[in-house]
Amino acid sequence: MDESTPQIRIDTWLHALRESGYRLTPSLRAVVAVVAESHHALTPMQVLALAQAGDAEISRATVYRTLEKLVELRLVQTVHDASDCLRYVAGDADHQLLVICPQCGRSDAVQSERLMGLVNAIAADHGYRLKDRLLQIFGICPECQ
Amino acid sequence: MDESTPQIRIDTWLHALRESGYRLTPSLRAVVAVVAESHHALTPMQVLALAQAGDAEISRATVYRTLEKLVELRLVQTVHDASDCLRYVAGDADHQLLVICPQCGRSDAVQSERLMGLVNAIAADHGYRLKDRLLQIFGICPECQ
DNA sequence: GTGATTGCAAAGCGTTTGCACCGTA
DNA sequence: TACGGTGCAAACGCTTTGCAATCAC
Repeated sequence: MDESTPQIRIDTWLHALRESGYRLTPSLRAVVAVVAESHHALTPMQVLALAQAGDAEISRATVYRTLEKLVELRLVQTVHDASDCLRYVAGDADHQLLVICPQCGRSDAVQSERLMGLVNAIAADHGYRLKDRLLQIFGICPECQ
Repeated sequence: MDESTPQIRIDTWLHALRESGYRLTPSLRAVVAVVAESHHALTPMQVLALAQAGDAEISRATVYRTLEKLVELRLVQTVHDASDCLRYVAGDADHQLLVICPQCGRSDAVQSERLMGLVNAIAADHGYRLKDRLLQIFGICPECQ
């Protein structure tokens, strides 16, 4: 997350969106303002509520479609609740980095003291009391290459 | 992921489940067999299909309920597709570790060359061609403590 | 025997889609 | 003016739930 002021970030995002050929509509601006200014991970429904609270007239569908654009441009990233699950695989998330092949679904769980130590240190540095980890990387496995 | 044989892992899991007071029903055994033997991240529906293919008579609801138990006992962990999203937050997932407070939703994006280097090295060691990263840790933030 | 577990089917809920209208460029 | 974007509402699909029947212990 960069350290620019909210307004500068908003302008940067709008500029990037226009550069990519998107039209700067009021709905889009509203979503950008909400997400760019927030220091919180927001659900689409929360974005909708905040945008509407800020006077904007906007629909659910547009929120989803706009968030998609922001992700596409890498201005925004998605956060995954540890409790939310799409797939299940043997292993204990608290002590492993999971390497997953998005093509075939194969997964390898990797134990790495160094990695865990590093992650713990980062959390401590920022004053967070660590609860859960979600360390997963996605790559094409040897067989699918 | 431990290196034991499938059968031993199945027995270990069943033992742990019984220890926790769960009854070892045919449906539960079927789910355990499928997930413990697989080296793939499976969706609940895939688990269902595989269990049914293996002769078991089992319903969707039971698959969900059984997977919950396995996660609770930390025998299984959930995998999150990079494309699936619950919340959105400013930042670029490819270069950051996200620290999130599950209580208030606050998030801090951390850049760490060492962490990224370590992750890249691990992927390479295992023969994976890295595509996406999902490095997120959850901890109570200073203000919520 | 008895209380946990299951199957079924309905309900739930966030997300996606189709389409006519609107507004940016 | 043209066509990308929007709102609405219906459709969708995975997940959850209620309840009676079942079965592990």
